[in-house]
This record gives sequence, structure tokens and C-alpha cells, in this order.
Amino acid sequence: MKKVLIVEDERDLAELLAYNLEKEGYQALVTGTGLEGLETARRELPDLILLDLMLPGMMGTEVCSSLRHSDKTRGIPVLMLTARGDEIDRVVGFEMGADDYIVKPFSMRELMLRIRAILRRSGQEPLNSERQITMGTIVIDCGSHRVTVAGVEIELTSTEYKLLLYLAEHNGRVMKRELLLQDVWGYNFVGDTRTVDTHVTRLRNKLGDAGDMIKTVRGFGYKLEE
Amino acid sequence: MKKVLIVEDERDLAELLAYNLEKEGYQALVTGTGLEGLETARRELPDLILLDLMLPGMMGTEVCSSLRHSDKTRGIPVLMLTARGDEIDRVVGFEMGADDYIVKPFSMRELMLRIRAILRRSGQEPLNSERQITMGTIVIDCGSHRVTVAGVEIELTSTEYKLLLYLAEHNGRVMKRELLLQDVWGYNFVGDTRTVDTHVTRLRNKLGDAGDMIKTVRGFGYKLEE
DNA sequence: CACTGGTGTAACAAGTCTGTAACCTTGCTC
DNA sequence: GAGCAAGGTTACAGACTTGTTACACCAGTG
Repeated sequence: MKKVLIVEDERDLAELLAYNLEKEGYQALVTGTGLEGLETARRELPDLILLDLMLPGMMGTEVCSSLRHSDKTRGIPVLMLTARGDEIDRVVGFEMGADDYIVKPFSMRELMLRIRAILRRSGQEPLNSERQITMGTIVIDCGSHRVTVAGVEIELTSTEYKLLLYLAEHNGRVMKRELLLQDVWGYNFVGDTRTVDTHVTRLRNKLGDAGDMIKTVRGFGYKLEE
Repeated sequence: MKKVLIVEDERDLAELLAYNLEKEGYQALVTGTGLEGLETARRELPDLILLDLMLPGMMGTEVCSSLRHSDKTRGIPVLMLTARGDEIDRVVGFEMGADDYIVKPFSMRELMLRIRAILRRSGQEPLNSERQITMGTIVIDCGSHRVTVAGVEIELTSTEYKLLLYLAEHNGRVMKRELLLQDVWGYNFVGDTRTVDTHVTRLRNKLGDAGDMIKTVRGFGYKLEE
């Protein structure tokens, strides 16, 4: 049975998470502070850690980087829970090495799906944070959040990066605007689907010649293809 | 057509919801109590349930957990309507297995978007994404929306693509024009059946040699056959 | 407090699709 | 073969989609 460690100071939420994880067949361990979380992680070596970004005493980011400093815990995937979407940009800037994040309030079903996805992935493939995706001349380095086109680094905003990564992860598949809004912008984002168009334009511009790789599929959405 | 069950005791709100849902093209069923809601859910097996947390007689949470106890209704997504944004409500709702929640008063637009989001996720997405259909020299790749004839890619408009896909999915069976209009064009489309003819012509042209594979069955409709 | 970079929305311009109607062709019945 | 009905084809105006630009707003920063 897979072990999942929860590091979350809101007791209600922590218990709710534990309840749902156990219902899904995982073993749940709960801790309320960053220090406890670290100790438990070292002792129990869980398969996944759910880590609140805002913790009393020690920030989730610190916990995360401490985990990354020890060989024993380095490989454990971390899923960050954050209160607001903007916080995550800072985290991303810190190049912390969380494998995924989810913004509160989130749907329990979505969280469970992501957990399942991460655990499935951690079995076989190298971790998300160390992955590198290549599509034609575009290279996305997931660890450093760096994107190069034909060897030249380009600057992307966080939304642009997420959009590109999402399209690249779904290599060649057509993604509907609604789906992009849901998965790139977030589950609870309410907005115009034209927002996607605007960002695609911006992304294409920044990608230069490689911008052509983002294809419009009229009536359906967009895809990234070589 | 997707069915949405509303369980809400405030008649005005229930009717407002029903009205808006129908405007969006869903079929709305309305019940006013938890018990009725449960019965209707079991009988009608809706695609989504909008559930008020505060109901006379039986709380929304009870309804929700009852739904989760039966195999038939377990998979139906539930969207909770709550009067206040208290954490407790959210926790309780999630614990019982609600998929999302929205706090009153909410904007109708946001609700509709969330509903669409939930239905999209639960329904069609995984179905078509990886499939490839081959009919003679025609290959339809559902993921990338790419169609090739004898290895050569051809450009189809969205209606043409949907029409071809539909015929291919009903391999060899004769499809009446009315049925095509309903399933390819959409349930609420009212139009001339000759519209189908026009598109079949266009499709045949684009398919080139393989255009012959779309056979006319005089007096009935069309079929796609090798 | 001004400034800046990032976003989402609105608005407009192209350009593409598409339903309809009109006219032509084919196949069937007698 | 005539007459007729069903299907094929074509042209076109209007509807719809998408690309692009501009702009207002927000948060962070100096």
C-alpha cells in the first residue's frame, strides 16, 4: 500500500484529506508542522507528500528544499497545496522542485486524480521536476522552468509557460479551449475562452519561428506539433 | 442531451436554475426534497446533480452519501450549493463526496461554467482522445484530429470532420439524414435535410478517390463502407 | 506614489465556414 | 422514354472563428 504524508496545519482539512486518501486505498500519515513533517518523511519515507505552502514555523518551501537536500528523501514527489494562485508563481521562481501543485479551494476528485497520476509516474519515469521535453526546436526544462528555441533561451511568463508545457505534454493532441482553461488556468477559474487565444498569440510571438508549431484546429482548439 | 438533476427547496431558485440549464442545452429535472432527489437520481441517472446543502427533512450531505452508497449512482458528479462559505460546509460536503461546491449567492454564469467543466471532465474527454479509426485508405486520428487518405493528410472543416467521424463510427450502417442532423449538427439544430447532402458532397471531394466510400442509399441516407 | 510587467477582456478586422436556394443529374416506375 | 422524385452541385451572403491590438486592472517594486 502506498504511503502518503500530509503536512497541513488546518486540522479539518488534514483529516478530510486523510479520510479521502484512505478511502482511495492509500495509507495516510498526518502532521501539522513543517518540522514534524520533515521528521516523519525521513522516518517513514512515504511515496508522496502533500505539503501546505503556508505552515506555522517553517514554510512549505523550506520543507521542500530540506527534503531535496537529503539523498533519502530527494526522490519523494511533493504536491503543494496553496491558498492562492499567485503564491505559486513565487514558488516556481524559487525553483523549489515541487512536482505539482493545486490551488485551494480544490475539488477532492481532482486532487485524487493528480495524486494517482503522480504515483503512477513516479514508479516508472523520472520525476517531473527533472524532466525535459523536446518538441522540434523547443526544449522545455521542467526542473529550471527554462525554455529554449533552437538553443536560445526565451523568457515566458508563468501562464505562457504553463500553456506551453500543457500543450507539449499532450503532444499533438488537440486541446479544447475549455479544457485549457480548466487545466492551465485552474479548476476554479471563470473566464472567457478568448483568453486562451490571446495567450496563444503571445506565446507564438515569443516562440518566433517555432510559433508555427502551435496549430489552430478551427472549431476545436489548439495543438502543438512538430 | 445531458441530464441535470436539481435538488433545491427554494422554488424560485430551482426554477431559475432549470431555466438557465435548459437555455444551455441541458435537460433539467427539479425536485424539492432530499428523498425525492434520491429517488429521481436512481430512476433517471442524471449526468450531474445540483444539490442544496440545506434541505427540509434530509440534509444535502445525507443525500450525497446515500448516492455514494449505491453502485448505480456512485459515479454521478455532485455540485453542492451552500448558503455560506464556511469551511465546515466545504469540509462536510467534500467528505460526503461532492465534486465541487459553490457559495450562494453565486453568479449564474459562474455556475454554468463550473457545470460545463464538471461534465466535460466526467464524460467525453477520455473516450476519443487516443483512438484511431481506419476505413480502407482513410485513417482518422482522433487525438490530433488528423485525417489521411492513403497516407496523405487532408484538411477538413470541423463539420466535415465530425460527419466523417460519425459515419466511420457507425461503420457500414446506413444513417438517415435526420439522425445525422441530430448527432453531427447537434440536438437543437433545425435545418434543411439537404444541408447533409451539401456536406457529403464537400466531404467526398476532399476525400478524393476515397470519396466513393461514402455510399448513398437512395430513400434512406448515407453510409461509409470499404 | 508612480512605474512596470503580467493578465483578462473588449473590440475590430480578416478570413473561413456553412446553410440555403436554385439548378442540374441520376435513377426509378410505369 | 416520359415523368417524377431523390440526390448532386454550385454560388453566395451572412454567421461564426480566430488573430491581433489596445486598454484597464492588479500586484509587486522602487
